[in-house]
Amino acid sequence: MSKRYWLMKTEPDVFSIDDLERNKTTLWEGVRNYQARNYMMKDMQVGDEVLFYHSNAKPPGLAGFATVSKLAVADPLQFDKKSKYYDKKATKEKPIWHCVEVQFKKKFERYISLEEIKAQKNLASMLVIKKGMRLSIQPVEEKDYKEILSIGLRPHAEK
DNA sequence: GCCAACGTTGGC
DNA sequence: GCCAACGTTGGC
Repeated sequence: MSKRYWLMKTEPDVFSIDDLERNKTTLWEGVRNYQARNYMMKDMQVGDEVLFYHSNAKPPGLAGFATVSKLAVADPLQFDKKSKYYDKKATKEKPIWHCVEVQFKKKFERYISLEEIKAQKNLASMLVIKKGMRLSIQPVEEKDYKEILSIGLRPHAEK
């Protein structure tokens, strides 16, 4: 299967691009939405590339990029009674929630705010700018991914 | 903190 | 299987 591109949202107060840079990899735990889960379970392949989105941030936007480093496994938090992501319907034999492992690639030279994405005509098809789009994991078109990277990796001086 | 836009739950 | 009530997301 050819490589796919994704956007994954996280609240930087909880887990930011700097946390990912420090940890190198992370299990993308805590997704409790079936559509987002299905993307991780069924569609994500090792090597797929991921835009790292800071939601509930000031301002919200894209902070860097990463890659899928492991296929989906059962999300351990669904078995953890103390976790807010605990799910009493899940069992080890029949886990409900799955998550991939994501590996840090690079923090953008230039943070790309949501406002800036909205202003770019050639990024108009990106799902993240659509009104009411709450899905925390979204597919991204290759052309949009490449465009975002070229903006994000451009040195400040070239502005 | 507000609230629109969704997703989920549960009564019927 | 409908749909009202409720919960959550996330920009503003």
